[in-house]
Amino acid sequence: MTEEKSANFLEEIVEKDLEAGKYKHIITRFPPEPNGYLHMGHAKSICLNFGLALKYGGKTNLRFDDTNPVTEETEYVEGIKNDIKWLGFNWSDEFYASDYFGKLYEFAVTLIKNGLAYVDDSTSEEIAKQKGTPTQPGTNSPYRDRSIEENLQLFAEMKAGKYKDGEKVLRAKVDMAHVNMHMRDPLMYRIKHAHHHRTGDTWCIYPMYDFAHGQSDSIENITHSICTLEFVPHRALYDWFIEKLNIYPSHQYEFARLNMTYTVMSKRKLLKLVSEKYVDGWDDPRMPTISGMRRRGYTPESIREFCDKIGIAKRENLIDISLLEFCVREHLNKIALRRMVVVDPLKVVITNYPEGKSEMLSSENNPEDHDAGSREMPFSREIYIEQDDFMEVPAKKYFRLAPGQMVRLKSAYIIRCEEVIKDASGKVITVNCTYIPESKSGSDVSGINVKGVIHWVSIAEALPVEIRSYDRLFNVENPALIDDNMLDALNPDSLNKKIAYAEPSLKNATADERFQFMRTGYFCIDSDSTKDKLVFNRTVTLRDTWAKEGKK
RNA sequence: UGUCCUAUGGUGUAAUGGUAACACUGCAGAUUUUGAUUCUGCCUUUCUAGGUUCGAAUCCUAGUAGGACAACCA
Repeated sequence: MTEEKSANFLEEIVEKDLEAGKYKHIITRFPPEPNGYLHMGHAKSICLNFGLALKYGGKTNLRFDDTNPVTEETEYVEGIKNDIKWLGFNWSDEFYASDYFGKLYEFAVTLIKNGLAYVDDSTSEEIAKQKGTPTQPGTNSPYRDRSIEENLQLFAEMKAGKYKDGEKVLRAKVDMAHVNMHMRDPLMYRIKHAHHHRTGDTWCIYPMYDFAHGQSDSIENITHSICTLEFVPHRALYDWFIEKLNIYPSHQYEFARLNMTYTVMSKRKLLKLVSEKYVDGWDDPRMPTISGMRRRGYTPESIREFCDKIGIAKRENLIDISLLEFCVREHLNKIALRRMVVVDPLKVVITNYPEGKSEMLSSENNPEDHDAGSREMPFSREIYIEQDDFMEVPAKKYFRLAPGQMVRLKSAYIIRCEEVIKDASGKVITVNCTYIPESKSGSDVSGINVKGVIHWVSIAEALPVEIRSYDRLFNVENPALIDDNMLDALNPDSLNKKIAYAEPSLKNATADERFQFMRTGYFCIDSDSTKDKLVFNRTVTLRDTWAKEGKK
């Protein structure tokens, strides 16, 4: 049953390493910085890193890259852990780069002792100037040739808090003329008198990414350290530190990050949307964050399937959001309970159905899953149908309700439109119909075949609920291209709230259930929901080929 | 006018020197008590030029195009 899927380039590397006996088992890691919530790009990385360990036998560590106390918070740590678990993955060990601050300090001292690092008094502007440009070599800092003893003392003083923020830094002594800018005496430590979410005020010097990440990988014996393409130029430095320190040789590999149409996938931009209140928090259902998608009703299965389908490669990509929608529909179609909810109501009176009478009709919960059983819903003389399901002057190929035409009410009777009642402005307010008693679902002996089947809800028992429909956050395919003014491309109609009329069984809906409001879309209970006011999020619409017909 | 990375249908991804394929999208049709689902079919692909080879999407060279790199961010 399991069809052979060809390996991506990272799987090939792992397979080769394993075959060559380079490792007995692999160790990967997922290294988020706790300065924001996880998004779909992280989901891709999580599926990759955990997936590799699962597939080839090994383990994956969760390691928070918490080397910048100014932006990092415990709230994010908890959010990130929650998201990973929800996606369905379990980490082997939970580590923090801050666990290694002591070790890292020793590494730095070692490099100083070997003449490979020095304390620099230059300002950040001066250092930037010294760096040169990609096409021009840099120049040496005037402090580059301090003695080892002096460097040792100054670095100890930095640690001891003798200097103010920015007054001094520790730099690696590599090569200011190196063609790779990252090798031009990169910063290893900077002074920040800031409170760290885990180490508190123990430290006032903090290692830079380049002097923390690779060393952390090495300490944990990570065999395959996988990151995104923008870190390719860092690899030389990654290897340089490991070599000079003579520590466990972890190796870095890079793959292309995920981009999706009509959204942004950068923590910085997502943070801007949140902090400037263009969305309602990190878990706003319009956000491509894991928490947002969870709130919107996406399932972990569908996200994992998506990550599997998009593949892993090294070229820039822009994934069509419709692939994600396909994945979630595919899963929800199998598990969602079918319910009838009228969003834009039009009153229908069934004139030959006795006043005051009502009957319970049975309807299956999921035609894809007969074990899901059925539920009952009331039928009576006055019902709501969808405004779209009636046309006074029917369009071509329209097979719903129209004067003189018949439709089937799903799981109920066939009705025929007899009379259209309008208000003073000419707007249709009620449609009078007759029903065919012999056409009852399950015991239809009418012999009538109608093409149209529509959903409905009995007015007397209808449950008013709020439904929130979401559209794309941005109006342009790739908002990242208009970096400086991405807000101009925000879709003003990305959120639509409405009161709809639901069949009464929905009263008992729970947060973990998934629903298909028949002919409308997939929905789930939103966290804003209360006992008195149910709120549903539209996860995704159903495919609608009739709507496309209309656009032609 | 540097170094590095990348280049296969509209979008992704495969083919690992031997007939370019799979998925999504789009289009058409069948079935359908959801215009859903399911099923069938169709459209559309190797950046360019040389070279190696019996044979190149694949290897080599050059070009072109796109991306990354000059934060005391990660």
